[in-house]
Amino acid sequence: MEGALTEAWIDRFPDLAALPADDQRLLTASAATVALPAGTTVFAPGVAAQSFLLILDGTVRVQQVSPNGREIVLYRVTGGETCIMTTACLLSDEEYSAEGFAETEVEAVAVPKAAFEEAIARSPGFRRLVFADYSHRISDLMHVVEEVAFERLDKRLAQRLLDLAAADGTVPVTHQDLAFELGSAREVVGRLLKELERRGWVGLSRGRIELRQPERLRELAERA
Amino acid sequence: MEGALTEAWIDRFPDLAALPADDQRLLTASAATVALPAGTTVFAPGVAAQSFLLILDGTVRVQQVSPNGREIVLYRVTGGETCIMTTACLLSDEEYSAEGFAETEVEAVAVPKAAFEEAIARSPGFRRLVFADYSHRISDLMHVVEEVAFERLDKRLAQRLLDLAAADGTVPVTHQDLAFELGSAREVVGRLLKELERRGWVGLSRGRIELRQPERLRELAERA
DNA sequence: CGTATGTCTGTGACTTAGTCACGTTTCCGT
DNA sequence: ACGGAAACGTGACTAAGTCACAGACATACG
Repeated sequence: MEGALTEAWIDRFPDLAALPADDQRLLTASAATVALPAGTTVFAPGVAAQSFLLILDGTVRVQQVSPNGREIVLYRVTGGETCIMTTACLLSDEEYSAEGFAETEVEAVAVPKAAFEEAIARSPGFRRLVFADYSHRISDLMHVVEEVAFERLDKRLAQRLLDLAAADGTVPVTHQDLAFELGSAREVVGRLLKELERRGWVGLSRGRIELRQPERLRELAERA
Repeated sequence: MEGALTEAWIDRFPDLAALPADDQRLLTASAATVALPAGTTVFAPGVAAQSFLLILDGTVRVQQVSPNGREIVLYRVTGGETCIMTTACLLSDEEYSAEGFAETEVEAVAVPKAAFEEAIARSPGFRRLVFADYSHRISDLMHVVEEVAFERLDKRLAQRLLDLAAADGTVPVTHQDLAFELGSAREVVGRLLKELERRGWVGLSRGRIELRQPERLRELAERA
């Protein structure tokens, strides 16, 4: 039974599935799959991580919380990716001010520190995976800096609405949620949304935004 | 002579100096020290890095440049640190929009990709060094996000003036330089500086700012 | 059914920051 | 000494954030 379970999760990581059987066993032997209910705090400032996390399913939202009650979403970790925040805590004793939050139910594999270290040492493929994720996150963070520092809020808002939209063109969020996404203030987001509604691009109702003219929003999001 | 040179640079990295002699030789055998004159572009978008860089002396400024001509300084790499941007380019083929700029003359050690990979595989100490630097940079970037998104500009300006001040309490920068540091606009920085001058906290002259009451600036920089 | 309670949204007045289009000063080389 | 470039100043305007509220809606509960 164990072999089957092993394959089940490791196959979701192409880089890992391609490893020699020995290296795979190294990881699977000591790994445990865990299920976190939606709403769980995956990591938070001051709480040191115990093991390396590979996300199988669901999404973890990583956000920066400011002392004065404002927030901004830095990036999201989804299936097939690793959570570098916990990795970083594990490898160096860096203190982070970010917090990780399970947006949906999250299935993940937890690899204890020792096995993680050995896998890093022995498996070039595993190293590639970890380093690639680090690099990807750095890229995400630089993108956030660029947006916050240089882009107009209406443009960013339009982009976020498109990103968060469900298949039916509806976005189930409050103005406050959007303000947190963008690191802005509720009132400001409310005013911008109202302007979009005036133009007929979106429809507004309590806790829910309907995208009426996504093409227009896309134009706004993509214009220089 | 080679042994002497080897020790000369490797001793500046406590983590490396503590490695077994074998691991040290692995790095030193293929490494070359390079000297970059002040003003050199160390890396830039679109130019793939060739080797892993350990900075011995001098400082590299890493900045994000926006299409519309604005800039923001992300962090600085100084002696004893590694340049993770080049590392990241080397390890995954991530494309970055940041650029690295030698602020002073920079002395660095360049380790070719193959030797770097082997050192990562064989030396736990070397891994720690690399991962610690990655983590440190992520921490820096998150700090930038926090500041840009949530902090007042006057506070950030005061902090930057203190950071950039020479021993004699003088800061040899233009208003535009400061605007680039902070990701803001020259006129805005100019106005804030003038207000600080009005209060007698700084003295302004062309291309040079004198800190007259650093304690006041510190208060401003540190107040909630 | 009505009312209480908390969440969500709207608004106006104000401050801070960024933009644009200039004008002025200062420095430096020839 | 003078011409040009770089640095700095300014006013008028737009965008964004803050503060202190006031309504509006949803649900739970008697």
